[in-house]
Amino acid sequence: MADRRPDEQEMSRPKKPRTGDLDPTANPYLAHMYEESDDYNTGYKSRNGYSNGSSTATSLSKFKRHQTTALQAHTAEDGPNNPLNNAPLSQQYFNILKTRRDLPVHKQRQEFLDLFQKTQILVFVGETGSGKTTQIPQFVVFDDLPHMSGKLVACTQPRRVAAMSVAQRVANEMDVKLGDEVGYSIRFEDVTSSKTILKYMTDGMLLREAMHDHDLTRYSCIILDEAHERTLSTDILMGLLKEVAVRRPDLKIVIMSATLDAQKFQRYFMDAPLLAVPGRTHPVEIFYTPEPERDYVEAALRTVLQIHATEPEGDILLFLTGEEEIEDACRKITLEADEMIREADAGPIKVYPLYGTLPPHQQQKIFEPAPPPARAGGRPGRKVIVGTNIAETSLTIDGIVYVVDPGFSKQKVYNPRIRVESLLVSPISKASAQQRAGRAGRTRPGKCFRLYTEAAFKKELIEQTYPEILRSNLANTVLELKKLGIDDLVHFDLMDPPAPETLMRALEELNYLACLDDDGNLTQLGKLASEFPLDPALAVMLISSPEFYCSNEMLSLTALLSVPQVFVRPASAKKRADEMKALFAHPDGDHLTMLNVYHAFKGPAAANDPKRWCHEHFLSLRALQSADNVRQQLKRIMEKNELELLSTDFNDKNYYTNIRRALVAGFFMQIAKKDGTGKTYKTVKDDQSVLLHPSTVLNVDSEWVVYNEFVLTTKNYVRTVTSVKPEWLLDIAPNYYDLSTFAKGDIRTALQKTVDKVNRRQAMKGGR
DNA sequence: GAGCACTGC
Repeated sequence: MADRRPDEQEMSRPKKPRTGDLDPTANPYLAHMYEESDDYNTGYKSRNGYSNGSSTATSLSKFKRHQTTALQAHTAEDGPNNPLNNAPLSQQYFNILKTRRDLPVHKQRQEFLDLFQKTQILVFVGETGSGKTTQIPQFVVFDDLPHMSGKLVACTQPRRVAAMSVAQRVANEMDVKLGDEVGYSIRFEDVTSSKTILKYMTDGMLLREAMHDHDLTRYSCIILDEAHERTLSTDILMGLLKEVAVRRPDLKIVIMSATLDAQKFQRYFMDAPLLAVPGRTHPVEIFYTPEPERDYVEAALRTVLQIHATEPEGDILLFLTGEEEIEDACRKITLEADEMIREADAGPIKVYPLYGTLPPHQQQKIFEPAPPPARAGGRPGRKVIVGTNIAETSLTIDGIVYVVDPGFSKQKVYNPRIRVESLLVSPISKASAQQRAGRAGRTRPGKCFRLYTEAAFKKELIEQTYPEILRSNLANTVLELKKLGIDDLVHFDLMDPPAPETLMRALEELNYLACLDDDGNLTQLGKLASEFPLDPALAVMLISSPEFYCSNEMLSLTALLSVPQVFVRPASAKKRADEMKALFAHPDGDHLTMLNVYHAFKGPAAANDPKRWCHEHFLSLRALQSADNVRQQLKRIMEKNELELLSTDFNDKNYYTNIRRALVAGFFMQIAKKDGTGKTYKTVKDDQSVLLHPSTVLNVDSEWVVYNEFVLTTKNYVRTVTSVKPEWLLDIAPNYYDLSTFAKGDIRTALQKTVDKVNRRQAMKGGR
């Protein structure tokens, strides 16, 4: 294993491009690092090469950093030349400028600047339609003048698409080419250059950068957008920024959020000042049911049909919890509406499902216009969208006038006692309910029908959905925090500290994986594992795989395990799909089967027409391509860290055995043993009764299995399983399989027998 | 014999 690590001190502020690790073209995270000024505290020097080719000073060069006014900015924006690069401004620019100046935030530009200049940290609240995501970063650029000190302004988004589309929009607004002064950076794609001074990025991406540059020295200002969503990355970044702010008094921070919870952000950031800007939405009238509903799906269908029968023109958005529920509801609504059209002359209706696993072209259908009246002069048609929470944040659909909100969604919950994450249908929060209602008022006044009582809304719904950090296994998070240089986790100031038991579980898991030593310090392996965008068990499995002569195969497998399911099984063709899957089946388990799929996908049979090949074999092209992408990224990280890429000869009898052993190196904590003669298994140490998921290719003769995930539904299932041997467990993970730590029982007895067997075998060898 | 809300590196 490689033990040469890049010197972090050096990495944070290199002066010149160098070969190897520091070559910015080789490492997308370091794209801007080669043109840093020497000292961020005093650095007002112009960036080398920035103004090359244009001898004329831009209008911004007369600006004094943190002393500008809205009027100055206004004048500069009026042209005639681009204040960023002195190029003549286009007609399109002036057209957009007009609409920009109509946005609510523009009225408060001076107010924003006053606060921004006065304080280090500012909380900014802007409701939907205020223009905060596009305008505030521009306000900042014009006052912070990052190019004068060779730095950047970053604006983080929770989602990739948002980072991309907002960057494109702002590049248009500033009349520059995307990737020049304005760019974006997301996983697999860095559209920035040495010219870039405003960078939109995913919050996860900034977190990655922070691991190599703890003080975020490349940035003069960091804007955290959509902070109210409280993603894991946002929460960690906030904790980190709170500490960085002390070490770097020159760093400006803006926390942007929707109205709710603004005071909580203020309090957390040492009573930072708050600026609130109203949004631009239409009023939405709220209706509650007088009595609680017993069956929310039935009530939802009734409400949708009622709206269609009695309410004026306008599209309907219904929130349900999952794929099956949604498809079922779509069928029923279509059926009932057809009857209404025949019997009551109702207008035509078109129903669209909407959920994350739907292929993109199907998702796009929701933007088709409502159907026209069935005949001239007939009643107008209506579009009904039945969707998951994806319609609450990720996708906005204009033209929705009616929202039906049953008050439930599937949410991730984590149970640290049995160490299982699962999805549970749970009541939504007040904030969620408000967000859902708001979807009815984007284009004109709307109505929201809540299928619960007003009393229930007031008394039973919690204010905010619990932040993700309280609902997740934190093994990965703890590893990230350690890599960020945070040694004392208990005193790390998170906005909502997780339960001590959850933290303990994470530390314990990382200790067993040898990523943390007994004092909780990052080990060499832990440092290496944190380089990979993977969960710790997967990372450790991959890093260990050269020892098992199968790192090429484990690269593929790791990638496959970190993308959505590759097997497709449509309800209409279950049998065919199963037959196709059987073509790839390996008797020793699902991991090996997936690997067979990948090899076939990369082989000659699929090369000509992968799309067709996938379709014929009931495989998801999207998932396989995505695995390919991930594999490339992981491979680069392996090479960078000098981890060998090895394969056992395919004809060697140990080809698959080596892979199965390598699986154990990461997943030795996810082993189950057959319990008696039936179909049930027991997980090792936790002693949970589980069944093999019916999708497995493995038959129930396997005594010991390694599993990839624990699925908690009506029954306990382990999914993606491969058979292993108990001697491997003792051999590969001796610490975890220290028998004295096991409770008395079948598993301990079986392991003890294995120990005895191994000892006998060794004694015989020794005796000879 | 079949439960993949949604993100992200």
